[in-house]
This record gives sequence, C-alpha cells and structure tokens, in this order.
Amino acid sequence: MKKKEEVILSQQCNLQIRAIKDTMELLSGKWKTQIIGTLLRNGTMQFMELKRTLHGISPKILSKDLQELEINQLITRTEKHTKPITVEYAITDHGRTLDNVIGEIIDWGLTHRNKIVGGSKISEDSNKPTD
Amino acid sequence: MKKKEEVILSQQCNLQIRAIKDTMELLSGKWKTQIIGTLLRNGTMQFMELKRTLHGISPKILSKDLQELEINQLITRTEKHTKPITVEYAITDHGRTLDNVIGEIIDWGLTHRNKIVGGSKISEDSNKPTD
DNA sequence: CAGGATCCTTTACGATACTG
DNA sequence: CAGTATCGTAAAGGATCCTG
Repeated sequence: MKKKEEVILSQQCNLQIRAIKDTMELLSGKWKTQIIGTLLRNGTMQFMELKRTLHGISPKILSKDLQELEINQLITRTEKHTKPITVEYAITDHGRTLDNVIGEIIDWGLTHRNKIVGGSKISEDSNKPTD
Repeated sequence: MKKKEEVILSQQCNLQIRAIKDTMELLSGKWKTQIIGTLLRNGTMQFMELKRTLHGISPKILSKDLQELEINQLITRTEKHTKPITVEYAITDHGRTLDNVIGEIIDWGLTHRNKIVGGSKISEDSNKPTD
C-alpha cells in the first residue's frame, strides 16, 4: 500500500527500451488493455457494465486494475449520488492517447489470428466470437 | 511441457476484445516486448548479446521467452556450427509485422514519460538513460 | 557460449462471500 | 451497485550453479 500511490516509470536504459518498459508496465497483464479498449469504445461505463463486458473478470481484479489505471491517470472514477451508489469510469484525455497503441494491437491481433488459423496447432478450441 | 508446443489464441468474445487478448497474450510480461523491439532494431543477435542488451534478465527467463516467441512464429533460432556453439536469433517476417505495434508502444512511452515527469510522484529515481 | 536444473519469492489471478 | 475480505492456486520472475 505504498507504491500504489505512485506513477510507474522505468529506470535507466536506452530510450526506446525504457519507453517500451514504461508502456508495458501499464498495459501488461490479462485485463488492463481490455479495460482501456472497452472504455475507449464505449465511453463512460459503470463497474458492473465493465464486469459484464469483460466477461470472466472477478470484481477483485477489476477493482484493482481500475485503481491502477486511475493512479496512472488513464481513467477517471466518479461516484454518482444515486440511491444505491453508482460509479462511472471514463478515459482521460491522456488515456485517450492510447488509441493508436490499442488500435495497432487490435489490428495485429486480427491479422495474426488470420495467419495462425488454418495453419496448425491452436491452444483454444472455439474460434467464433459471441458478440 | 504440453501447451508449450501450441500457438496461443484466445477463446470466444467480441472480435476486438479477442484481438487484444491474442496480441497481449504474446506481448505481456516483463521482457517479451523488449526482446522483440531489440531484435527489430538490431537484426540477428546471439543469446549473450540479447542478455547484455536487456540488462537485468536472467538466462532462464531469456531462454524461456525466446522459446515462446519462437513457438509463436515471431522469431527464429539458428544454431551455428562454431567451436563453442553459438545461436542466432532473428525476427521472422511475421514478427516484423509487429513493427507498428512496437513503434506505437515506444512513441506512447516517450510522450507518457514527458507528461508524467515534471508532474508529480514517480516510482523510480533515475531519469537518464545509460546509452 | 547457450541454456538447463534447482530453489525460492512475489505477483497475478480466481472463487466466493460479505457489506454500506 | 460497488466494491472489500479472505483464501487459495498458478504463473512469472530472479539467483545461482552447472554442463556440453
């Protein structure tokens, strides 16, 4: 509960490697990039909306990742004064600059899958998206 | 030692989320993106060259990550019939298509650091690259 | 030189139950 | 609804030593 308050930046090494480290420290992991990508597409979303969209994520992890993204100034968290309290998450202007990165990640993922499928061995069985 | 032989692809979900998963499953982690970025810039490299460039990586992790990248057809591994055996690693044509992704990751990392530095709290101390 | 074997720590992630 | 608490597993990563 100490470093959690701090922005993450990498230490010394050449400029490009360091830039890769800086970015990947924020995007690495199973869910962070998906969260940002989802918020980029859908705009403001509530906790449960995110949980539903990112199907499979547990509330604990979603909560933790959202906090980290907020600390790193990529998203905002806003409590609404509603009956049962609701919270809205949205991309910041800074977070929005990840659009190009996410876009390339999506594009590459699509062509990569096209290349691999029809190739040979694949670890997961289903190839059809659900929505 | 079973799934190691298989290419990684994600299961069902919407197309863009799945694309993000596919890409990030290959790039997530502390070293993979750095390895690819390094090989993209420097061309063919030996094991020790990589280890020196990616300073801080242990031989075990480097070896493991290189194997995974090779399995996923992003790099090639070539043994040279030299006195003490040497091995050369290089990007494949498919791996080279990650150029745009890595490029965006580097660009974003650079501007992100510019934005954050001069801002407020930073976790690491040194801000100067070594080379 | 390349990289496997071993041991160990830490982090990530997951399931479930519970609270204001 | 939006999380936190608790518990548990698995993966990631690191240190070091060893070998063909």
